Amino acid sequence: MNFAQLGLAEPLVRALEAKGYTTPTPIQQQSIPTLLQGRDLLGIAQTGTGKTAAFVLPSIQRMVEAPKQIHPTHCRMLVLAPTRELASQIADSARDYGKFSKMSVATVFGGTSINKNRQDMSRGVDILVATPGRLLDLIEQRFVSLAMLEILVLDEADQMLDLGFIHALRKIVRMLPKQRQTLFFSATMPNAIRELADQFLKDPATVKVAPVSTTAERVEQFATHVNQGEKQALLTIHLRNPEIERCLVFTRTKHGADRVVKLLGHAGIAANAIHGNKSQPQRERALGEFKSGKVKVLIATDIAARGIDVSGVSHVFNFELPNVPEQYVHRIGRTARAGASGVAISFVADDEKSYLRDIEKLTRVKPTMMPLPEGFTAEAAKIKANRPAGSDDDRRRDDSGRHRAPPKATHSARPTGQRADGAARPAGHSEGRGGDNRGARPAGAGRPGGQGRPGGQGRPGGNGPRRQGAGGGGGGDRRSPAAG
DNA sequence: AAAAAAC
Repeated sequence: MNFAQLGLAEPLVRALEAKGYTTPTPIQQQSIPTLLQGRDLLGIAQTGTGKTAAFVLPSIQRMVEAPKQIHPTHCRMLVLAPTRELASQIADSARDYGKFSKMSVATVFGGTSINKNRQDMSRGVDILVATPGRLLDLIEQRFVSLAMLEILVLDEADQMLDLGFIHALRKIVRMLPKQRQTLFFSATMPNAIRELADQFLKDPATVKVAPVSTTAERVEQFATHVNQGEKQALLTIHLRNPEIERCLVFTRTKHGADRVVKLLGHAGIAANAIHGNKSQPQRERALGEFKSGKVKVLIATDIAARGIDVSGVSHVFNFELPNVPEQYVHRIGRTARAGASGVAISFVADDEKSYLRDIEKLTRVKPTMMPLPEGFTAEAAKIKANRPAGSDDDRRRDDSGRHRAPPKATHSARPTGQRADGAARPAGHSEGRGGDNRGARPAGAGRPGGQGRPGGQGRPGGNGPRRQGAGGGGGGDRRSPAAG
């Protein structure tokens, strides 16, 4: 099966080949023929499944096949995304895929010059990618009109709802022609999303790939119990692992992300933070340096949990666990992309143990418990000594903190390991899956110590996409009440 | 409860 067989025209196939794509992913196989017919689509899929190409390619083709004069400030296709980074990424892809089809693409979101947006839209474009707030702003100022729109795409619809975009969405949809094609993508399908889809879509085809929990199966997952105050020491040790190509470290709060950056800086480890309180230039710089490899550690809030598509993220650290278990799946889905392997390591403080249980319930994978690595006590003591009691940041910094002994004693504790024995992988990872594990095994993983044996792992087959609700296993979107 | 998003 190739892209031409799905019905895509030569300029699109050529653009795909230029990117090295020859085989459609499952969501592309299922969506492209349907969308080429002009049908509405309800897609249940997360990023990393090839979703963007699945809706951009057929949309471009339909626009090319039915050429229309574009009026100033108008667009033919609108893609709405929940974060600026995602909007930017989608626009880049659209430009790429449309480069031999003469597609014009504009992107608008907050934190950037509104005059530039106005200029970009002055003659109208084929494809507009936007976040809701800035788009509404531009519409109110008459710099954008949606009156001639042909195709609407809502990406990450469940996150849009979570973020309180519902009012803005309704407002935008009210301005659109009734006669249009509507595409709706969501990683999950809670009732609120289904109702919204019922209102926005007409007789949609439904496409479902990679239910939310399957990403978790491709990632080697580990967890360590550690005091909240000693997580920094643990992270510092892990980050000395030379096998880390690029890593994302997730924190629960924006302030927490900044604090980790600062503390790592004291330990001589370069890192950037990305979160919603950073200016747009700061956000772009952080992401740019991460992508280019200049800074290989990116500390992020859940702003980066979804959609951020950076190749070569070998490790994801949950410095703090998310309290919404689905968010964990999105986070660890930043690694093991495009068939690569990946490692996720969660730091679990006492008050986070219940979150871990919820996550295990959702993913049906129990992370392998790792003991604190060798050298941890020394590292924690060193950090504590350099940090006067009562201050948890750089409030005072005496010069005794400036020189630090080289970490000679800790090399044996590096979370590396050459996969000496192949043991201690979280069960449920079937061995036969290409065998392409890079041995990126974290500290202590080789000795699960008898405990931590994954329970409830006996899922037959292990790997194929699991149908929710089909096996009566209590999956689905039902959130079970906290046990105990 | 915190996250992102318009100035």
